[in-house]
Amino acid sequence: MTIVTRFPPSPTGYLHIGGARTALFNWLYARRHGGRFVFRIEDTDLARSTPEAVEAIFEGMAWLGLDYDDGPYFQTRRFDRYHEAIAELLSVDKAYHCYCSRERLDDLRNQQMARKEKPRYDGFCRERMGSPPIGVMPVVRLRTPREGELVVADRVHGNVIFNNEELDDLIIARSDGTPTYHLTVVVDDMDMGITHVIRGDDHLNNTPRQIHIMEGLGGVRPVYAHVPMINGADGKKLSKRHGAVSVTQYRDEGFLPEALLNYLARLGWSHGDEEIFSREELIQKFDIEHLNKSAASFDLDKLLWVNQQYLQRVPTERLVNTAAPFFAAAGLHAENGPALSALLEAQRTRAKTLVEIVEKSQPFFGELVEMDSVAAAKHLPGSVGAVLRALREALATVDPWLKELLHAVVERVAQEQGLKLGQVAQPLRVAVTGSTASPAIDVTLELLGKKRCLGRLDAALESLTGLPE
RNA sequence: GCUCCCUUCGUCUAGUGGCCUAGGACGUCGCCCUCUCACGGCGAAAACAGGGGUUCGAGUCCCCUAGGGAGCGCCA
Repeated sequence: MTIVTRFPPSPTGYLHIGGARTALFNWLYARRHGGRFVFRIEDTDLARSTPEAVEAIFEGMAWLGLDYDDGPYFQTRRFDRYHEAIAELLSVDKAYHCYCSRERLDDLRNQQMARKEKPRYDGFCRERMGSPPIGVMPVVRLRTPREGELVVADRVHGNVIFNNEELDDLIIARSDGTPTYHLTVVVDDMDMGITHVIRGDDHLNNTPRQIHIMEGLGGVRPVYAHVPMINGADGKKLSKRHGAVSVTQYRDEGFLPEALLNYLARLGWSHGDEEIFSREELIQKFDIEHLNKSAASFDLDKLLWVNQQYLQRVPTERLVNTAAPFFAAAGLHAENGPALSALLEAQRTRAKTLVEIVEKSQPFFGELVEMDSVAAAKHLPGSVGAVLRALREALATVDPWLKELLHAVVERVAQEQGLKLGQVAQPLRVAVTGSTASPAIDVTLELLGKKRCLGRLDAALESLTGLPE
């Protein structure tokens, strides 16, 4: 049997981090078993669905590299099929027309709440005989069994038992004839041959009702796996106030897609002690058995760490290609600075995101640097003039401008001045980059280039002039 | 309120009755490396929600309590 999974977002916003994770699990499962991954857009809520949101979801999926084999399907293009299913249910008496007014339904609900009962439809139209009220457009309700129980065999939660009396007769078609969510999902999953439904456990309570629809239609149940939700750091439902929740936001903040994927996979799933998984390893190792049952809190610190791991190990060429747009966006261009590949090689262990790499690379571009006044006060006192002058002089003769030679020069000057390497390197670093932190001094000098180094040294020397030694 | 789900270090998790004086990872702290910042290495503090059972033996099985979450829409 070919395994078929799906990802069915409703396009009411961006691709949410939680949605991305369920998409990932479904994608992984299909890939792992040589199955198919179906992409379906659930846009039946005309009021909230937008083309922009559809676009945003495509964008997020593409960035993450979650490709699909089938689709995208749009539910709004399948209304004929839904109407057919509704008619079928009606014809075999698994569904019926309900003429109850919204007012009656509201009253009913309020009364039940007042009595501390679970609000549900009382079945008023269930056995209605005779002619229907005139001028009322009815909804269609599913005729749910009133007794007995339904057990959902869930692959992560085990057997979950629901008493049918807890379920009421849900609406499957609105009074304007349009199908509702539960109906469309079931019809689609049947038509598209979905064998495994992996989704958030907020749907666990919906599952028995969907199974009833499915059985009314003569469908076979798929395997269900309800995965736990993702919460914010405070344990509450993940929302915007917790920071970025959309996938593209993480892209824009300088995360690598493989890092986000890796992090997301580890949220609710594990493979022993392993933390870092390539896409291929994930496909090879993902299984439903090791999905966790409890909700997880999103931890930005760990994501940052994972991203840093990827920043360190991604091939240089890919790092350059991915980082280039970030440099461009910051107005940093190769003609005013070092080659990106060399720069990135030096910075990749020093930052957790591409954005941070760019920030830290600022001093390598342009002629002048912004001098950190605290750093200058500490490392560029007047007394440092002699060292800087010696450095300036020695550096001027270096050719070719290579880090091996530069290292030798700095060391020699230190020795001549009777200073430790740090006492020379640090003032030099501040003079030339404006700050106390940068890659190794020889690498820093090489990346900066001779012209920039000498120019900045002169500027630093000049600012020292006049100060008492 | 009713129904369903969940509960191991601050966080992500390992654990499927003896291998658990509970392991790994992030974060935190300390040390080492070191020209700075990082990386890396070493080490420390830190958890089985509580209570009852079952069993020779329970983090692991059962029950109760507490806490958290979800569902109960002519939303998806």
